Amino acid sequence: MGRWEPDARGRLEQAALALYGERGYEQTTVAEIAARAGLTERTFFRHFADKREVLFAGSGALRDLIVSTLASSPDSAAPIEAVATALQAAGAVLQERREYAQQRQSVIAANAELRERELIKLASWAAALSDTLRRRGVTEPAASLAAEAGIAVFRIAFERWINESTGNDLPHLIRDSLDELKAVTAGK
Amino acid sequence: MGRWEPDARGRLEQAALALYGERGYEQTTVAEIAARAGLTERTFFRHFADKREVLFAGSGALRDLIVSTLASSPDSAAPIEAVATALQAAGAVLQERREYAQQRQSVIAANAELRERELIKLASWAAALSDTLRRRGVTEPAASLAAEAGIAVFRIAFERWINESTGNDLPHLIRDSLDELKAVTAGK
DNA sequence: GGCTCGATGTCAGTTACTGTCATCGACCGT
DNA sequence: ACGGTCGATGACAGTAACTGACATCGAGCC
Repeated sequence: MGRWEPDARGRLEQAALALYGERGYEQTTVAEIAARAGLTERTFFRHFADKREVLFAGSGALRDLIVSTLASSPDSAAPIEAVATALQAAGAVLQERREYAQQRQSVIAANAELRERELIKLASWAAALSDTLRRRGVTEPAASLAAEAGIAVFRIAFERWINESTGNDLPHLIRDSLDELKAVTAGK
Repeated sequence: MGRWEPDARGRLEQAALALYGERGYEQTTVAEIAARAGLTERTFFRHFADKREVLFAGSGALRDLIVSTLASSPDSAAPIEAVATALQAAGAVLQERREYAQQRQSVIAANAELRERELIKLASWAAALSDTLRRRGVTEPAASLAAEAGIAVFRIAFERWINESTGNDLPHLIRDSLDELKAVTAGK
């Protein structure tokens, strides 16, 4: 693999996921990732801000999808419903790559620093959702609460989706979790 | 300040908060913190796992308070109500140190790494709440959802408490946020 | 065929963090 | 009072993440 092979960024992502899975995140050096991708350490840091970010490259695109889905939802929909629908759109994308998602999640779950990064990515989704709701006329604190509650629903649905062997549909699990949240907050 | 002055840990915490506030988190080195506390860099890392953790020493005690409050709540209380009450107990403690909380929060808000650490601390609160609920007979996913929803409520109430100059009572703001969440999830 | 420009390589430097061993000083028993 | 023990600290070397500065390559363009 020479200096000018295509898709350097993609090669780095693949190499990182493979090495993190084989020997663990902490036991992998950035130099090793770069070497497997046929590049140097310095080039790794030109593509990714730090050693963790290489696992979260797709997060921005999913956030954009969520925001545009929410932005195009009917005005008549209640905020929490619109948020859930937007998150289901992201869920549908993940559904198409379940094996990859599981491999990636097992790496993340094994390391606290990676879990931190995942949390801040989800927090940025919540902030984007809240912004979009506010642009649609939802006032605070309802906008933030709907966004945060939606992310909580997504988080729990995602966890079930990853751990269950039954292969339930992630969008369906999101729907079910929202219904559960409604039951929990309604007082039983 | 000699080698055996008392409360080395507390001195490190004070020095770190002061320096992070004066010149920013990234512009402060651990060696500088240790020097201000009359200690060495190596000793800093014996008291705190990393450069961020020095700001989160109190998190564990608050988590314990939340858990014990939840564990001693009446069985008749609905899970989300018991969770909110437990978080109000933490809120009452913070209320007593509003100025310190504001200073600390302004440092955290200014740096992404510190925000990550804060998110994982809140996630550990959620996990502890969920565990405690399950021990009291609440089944999944209701336990996780009540815990995560409670943390979302706390997060938003805390943010308002920090930013509002009116000095509203944090426990009250938590109560109000919970009511708002109920309204949001009930469909308006 | 030379030029330009973005992507990569090279190299030196800083700093967070760790392992190891030496040292200090409070406490304890005699 | 004296020596021994032990936890807390210091000293020092080392690894690896991350950055800045400058050189180099190769694709496209005129």
